[in-house]
Amino acid sequence: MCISEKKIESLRQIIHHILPINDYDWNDITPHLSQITFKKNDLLLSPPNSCHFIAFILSGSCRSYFIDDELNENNLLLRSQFEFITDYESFITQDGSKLHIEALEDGEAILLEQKALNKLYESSFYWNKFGRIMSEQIFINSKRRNEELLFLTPTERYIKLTENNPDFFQKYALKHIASYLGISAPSLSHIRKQIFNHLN
Amino acid sequence: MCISEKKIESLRQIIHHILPINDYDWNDITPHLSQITFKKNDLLLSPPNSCHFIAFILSGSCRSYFIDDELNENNLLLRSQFEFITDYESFITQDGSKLHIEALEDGEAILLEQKALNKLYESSFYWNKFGRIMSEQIFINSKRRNEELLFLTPTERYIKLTENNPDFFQKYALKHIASYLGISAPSLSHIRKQIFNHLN
DNA sequence: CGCCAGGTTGAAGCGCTTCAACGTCTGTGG
DNA sequence: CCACAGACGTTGAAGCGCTTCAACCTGGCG
Repeated sequence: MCISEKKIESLRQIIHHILPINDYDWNDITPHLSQITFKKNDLLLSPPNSCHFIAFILSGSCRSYFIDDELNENNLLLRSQFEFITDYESFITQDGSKLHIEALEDGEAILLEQKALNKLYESSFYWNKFGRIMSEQIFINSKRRNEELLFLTPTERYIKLTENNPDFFQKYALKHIASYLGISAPSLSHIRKQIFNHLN
Repeated sequence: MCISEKKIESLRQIIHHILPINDYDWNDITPHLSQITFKKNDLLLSPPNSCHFIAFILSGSCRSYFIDDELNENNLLLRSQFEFITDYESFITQDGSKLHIEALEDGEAILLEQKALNKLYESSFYWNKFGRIMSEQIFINSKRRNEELLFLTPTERYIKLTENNPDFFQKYALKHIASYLGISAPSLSHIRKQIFNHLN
C-alpha cells in the first residue's frame, strides 16, 4: 500500500533518532514498509501466531497482553502515537507468540516486516547496527520494568507512573493501567483513594 | 594478564555458540580480554561507578543487587560458571550504575572491556552483529523475567524455579533465591513448608 | 567452645484481592 | 427526546497471602 510522504517521514525521523540514516540505507527498507488501518478492538497479533512485524503507530493506541490460566488479561505494554509495538521476543525467534496485540482506539500504523529486516541483517552494516541499538534500548526498557516490579510495591509503582508518565492517564483507561501495573482494577481505585485522602 | 588457553577456549565456545566466529574476528577481541580472580564478598561493581565490563565467570558465582530506601538488598541476577554477569544497562549507556555486583564465592572471570567492544561496533561487521544477537538474547531473558513477575504469584514463581532451574538450589543460598524471587526469606520458608505439607 | 550466618517457625499485621453492589457516563434504538 | 443497556470506575466488606518481628535451631568456623 502506498504511504503518504508525511507519515513515512515521521518514521524516518524516529529511526534517524535511533541511528542517523542516509538515503541509501533508507531506500533499503522502504520497499518493505506497509501501512495498515485498524479499528478499536482489532487484534494485530493473536497466539499462537508468530509476530512478523514491528508496528510504528501513526495514530490511535494499542496494548499487548497475556491471558493466564484464570482467563485474566494481563497487560504487558501500552503504546500510542509515534511509538512502536510488537512482540519482540516472537519477532526475534519466530516462535509462536503468547501475546495478543489489540487496538484500543481506531488508528493507523506502518509495519516493518521481520523477513525484510532479517535479510538486511545478513548484509547491511547500517541495519545490523540499527538492530543492535534498537535491541539495546528495548532491553533497557524491559530491565527498568523488571526493577520496578521487583523493588517497588504496587502503590509505589502507581506513584512513579503518575510522576514519570502522567500522559498515561490521558491515553489509557484505568483498568488497563491497573493491569499494566500488575494489580486489579478495584485495587487501583483503593490506592488512588488512599493517596487522595492522605493529601487532605 | 595472561589467560590460560583452556580457559579462554571455553569463552570462545560460548561466543561461537551465540554467533559462529573465525580466527580473524576472534583476534580482534583477544587483546581486550583480561582475567581476574575474586574472593567471596568482593565487589566487582558498586554505584555510582559505570559498568565497563562484561564478566564471563570461569568459576565461582556472583549476584547483582539493588539497595532500596530501607537498605534492603534486592537481587536482580544470580550467575555462576560459564555464564555472563554485568550491569548491561550501564554497560550500554555508560551512565552510573545503581547495582552492586558481588562475588558469592571465590572464583575467576574473564572481562571484556566496554571501550574495546564499542570500538569494534564502529567498524567490525562480526562484532556488531554479535552485539545485536547478544542484546536480543539478553532482552528475551529480561522479558521472561518481566512476565513471571507480572503474571505469577510468589508461590508460582518458586514452583516454576524448582522446575526450570533446580540447579539454583544447589548453587545459591535460599536467602538469595528469595530475594531473586522478590520475596522475603521467611516467606520463602513458609512457601516451602506449605508446599511440603500439601505433598503429605 | 562459642560465635555467627543461614534457615525455620509462629504470631500479628497489613496490603492487595475478590466479590458484589452501586453510580456515572455514553451511545443506541424506540 | 427519552429510555435503556453496557462499559467503566468506585466503594465497602471479607479473605488471604506475604511481610515483619522475634525467637529458636543448626552447622560451620575461628
